[in-house]
Amino acid sequence: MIGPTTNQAMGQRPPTGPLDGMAGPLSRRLGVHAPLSGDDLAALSRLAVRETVVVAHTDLVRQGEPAENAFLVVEGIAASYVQRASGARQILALLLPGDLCDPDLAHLEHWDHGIATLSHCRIARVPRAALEELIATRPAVALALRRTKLEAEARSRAWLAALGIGHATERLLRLFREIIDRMHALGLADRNEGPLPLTQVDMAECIGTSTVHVNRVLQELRRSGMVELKGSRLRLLDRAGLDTLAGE
Amino acid sequence: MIGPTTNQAMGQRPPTGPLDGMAGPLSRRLGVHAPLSGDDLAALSRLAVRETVVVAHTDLVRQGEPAENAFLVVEGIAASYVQRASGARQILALLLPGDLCDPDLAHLEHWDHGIATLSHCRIARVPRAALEELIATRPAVALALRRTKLEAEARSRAWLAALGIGHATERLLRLFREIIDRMHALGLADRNEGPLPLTQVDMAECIGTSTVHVNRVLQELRRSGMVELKGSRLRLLDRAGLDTLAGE
DNA sequence: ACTTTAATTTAACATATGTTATGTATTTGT
DNA sequence: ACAAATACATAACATATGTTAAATTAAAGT
Repeated sequence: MIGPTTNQAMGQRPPTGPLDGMAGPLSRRLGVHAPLSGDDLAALSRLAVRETVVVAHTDLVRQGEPAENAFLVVEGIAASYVQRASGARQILALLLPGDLCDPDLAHLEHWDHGIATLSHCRIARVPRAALEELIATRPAVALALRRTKLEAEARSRAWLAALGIGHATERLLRLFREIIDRMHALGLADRNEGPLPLTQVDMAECIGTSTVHVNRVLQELRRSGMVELKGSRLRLLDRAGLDTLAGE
Repeated sequence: MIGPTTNQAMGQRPPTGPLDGMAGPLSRRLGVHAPLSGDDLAALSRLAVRETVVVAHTDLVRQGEPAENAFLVVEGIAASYVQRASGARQILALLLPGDLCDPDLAHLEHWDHGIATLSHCRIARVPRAALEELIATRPAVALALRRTKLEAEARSRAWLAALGIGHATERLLRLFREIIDRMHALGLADRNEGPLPLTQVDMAECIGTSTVHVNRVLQELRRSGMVELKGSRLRLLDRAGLDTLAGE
């Protein structure tokens, strides 16, 4: 590893030009759910502004703050989370490239959850007004956004069920599978191998256990030849076995 | 307890006339979130059809079935849930009187979760077409529905976080508090006392533990004078202590 | 009223996971 | 290249929760 930046976590993309990639992940993602016209795409490309680089484990919005604008993950992995006064955190959902942190929140006076980067990220802002205008004037975009949201809700249900039903091993495997699968769908990972720029603390906060236990489970998964994880690169070595262990 | 029917679980309502209460809970609920005109209310009252009485623990929709119409809980408590092949269940959310099981599901080909009654219920059907027409033609109703959904999503986040972070005692207390508070908001319970027509199996599936453990925790809560629970009637005896134990 | 079924309670024991602590590897910054 | 900070690994022990099973109580159906 040689480069001066730490982007290896997120993989292959070289330093980018001024506008490259800003609207890319968003329109690529939305385009999956509804056919978008050239005008739609152009409007989307103007939506995200003020792209910045944010280091890992930085809050974008803290719980309790007023809701102002939405965030778009251009590169890296971010997450929404809930935090208790005790300091304990639970991650609610992962935000991957092209994901918009919940845009429907306009009606809440204050955020009941926070948004933070997990890895190094490139983050763009999406002004609420612009987003709502786009929804009002471009039906195809509105439809794509709705379907994207339905997908996120389905993931959220599965996430909640796994927390309630499964053991830590199952939950960790589900987490790995979700990240690889979603990254693969974005063209950012192979089918069974990809970047995993999370710390074990992050994983623990995803699956609702302690760091120590994440490590324990991970060692066992390595020993049994289920996964390989070195330097934020993950390989799933036995997909069939994984799907069995992780439940349907 | 004398009456021939077992409706005491849900409390005070005597046998009802033909249309009484059908639209009641729905419009009462929606009216909290946006001002509704007389026309709005009239349209809402025509929305729910085919009201039926359903005994406890009956599936309304099973996972994997095609999505046809939405359900409105008129009386009683229902729930959405996920079920594994192993038989293990996790309840995702409670549906109380006036709650509509997620109406946005029209776009999913198949339900990724089921809906079942927990207590005896009165359930009405809501045809998707009618619902969508109402949303398209009545902005106030559409707004109220959106806000109601935002509220449900916030509850879902809190539910997920509790599963990941809290111990069983905390989760059970949160469950009790949620039911009493929501019932109270509907005028169906006092501030600290109300119906709790769930079995301990239901509670276990809500908070993600075993039945035996629910019973253990419940006994301890009774011994410490935190709650009283007899014959599906719940009293919270120490609200301040509860709020401490349950976390913010 | 009676029978059957479902729900609750409790015990004894097995196990998954939490906690605290300490040492080692990796990164990161300079 | 070095120092400082993070992240990872592992151990020993405490505890919350799962499991199985059996006895008791309450509810539902006829």
